[in-house]
Amino acid sequence: METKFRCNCPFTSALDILGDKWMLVIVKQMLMENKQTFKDFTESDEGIATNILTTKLKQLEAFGIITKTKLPNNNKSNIYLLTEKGLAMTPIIVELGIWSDNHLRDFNPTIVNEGGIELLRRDKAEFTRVIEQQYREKLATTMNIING
Amino acid sequence: METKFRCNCPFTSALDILGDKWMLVIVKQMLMENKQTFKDFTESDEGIATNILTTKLKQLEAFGIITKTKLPNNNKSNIYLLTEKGLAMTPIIVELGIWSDNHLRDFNPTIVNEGGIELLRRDKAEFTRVIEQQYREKLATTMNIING
DNA sequence: AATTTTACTTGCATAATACAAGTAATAAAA
DNA sequence: TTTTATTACTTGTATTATGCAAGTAAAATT
Repeated sequence: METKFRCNCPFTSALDILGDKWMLVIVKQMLMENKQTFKDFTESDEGIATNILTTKLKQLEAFGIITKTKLPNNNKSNIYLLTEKGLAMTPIIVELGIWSDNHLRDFNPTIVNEGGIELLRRDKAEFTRVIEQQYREKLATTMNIING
Repeated sequence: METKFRCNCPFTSALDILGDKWMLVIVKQMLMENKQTFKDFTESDEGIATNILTTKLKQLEAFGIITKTKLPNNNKSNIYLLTEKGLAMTPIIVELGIWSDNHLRDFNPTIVNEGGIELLRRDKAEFTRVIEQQYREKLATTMNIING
């Protein structure tokens, strides 16, 4: 899989990978909504098409952002997990949420006022820490199941 | 201009506007490379197509992220400037750069090691402050010219 | 053994992006 | 004043990304 970068700028290079409709959304779903399986993703509020999900999961794996594995005694469902590289996107997603909270309610009045928004507003660093810690805890649980 | 949001999630809503190939790149070009005119943008390293640039500038203006004005005694060139809402994207772009610096060099070995990268690595908050201050100073200069 | 579930694949349609040439208004030069 | 150059697009067409809906194969469940 060959990615063409537009130039040598680090900011643009991130967007050459992440600047599409679904890459960061999928990472957010894994990080904050604990989606782990193909079925989980297809049942998200955002409603991604299955052919697109297939493609994006492959790309995320190819970039080392997620891993794909299976539970013992279950050869059907794939389990998708964030790598350290994927977890390192937490600050990007957090900043997108802050910007949206402050600047997008005019355009999308349905944006919620719950789900940790108060902590996000009060202490962005703590919000980031909590999100990552919660994900790591669930990751550890899943890894224990995978490894027996 | 009608934007369809996928759901009520703040993180996803930001990406409903910014999650494409060019929106954040254009903001980055204004913020960090002082691009202000249509011509400036077409001459950037990223090489955007002029029909796309037209469309994206209109969208950014419609969302209140940039403004479009002209210099006195110059009815030809448009001057595009970031609004507060646009400047508020600085942390998003900064986080993209940090992620890229730490995690994308494998995939894009051409990513530079200059242009403030040392400060970005050492002190992200200071880097953000400096970038915003530099933009505000140039903005003030341009506004003085516009207003006589 | 039959049925259900999960993870895709496929064919086709729509939307976003890109290329290259052209146009109109404005500024600059002759 | 006329001609030329510059700037900001527009247009026609092609390619790529995304989406819809139906279908398929493997694995699990009944």
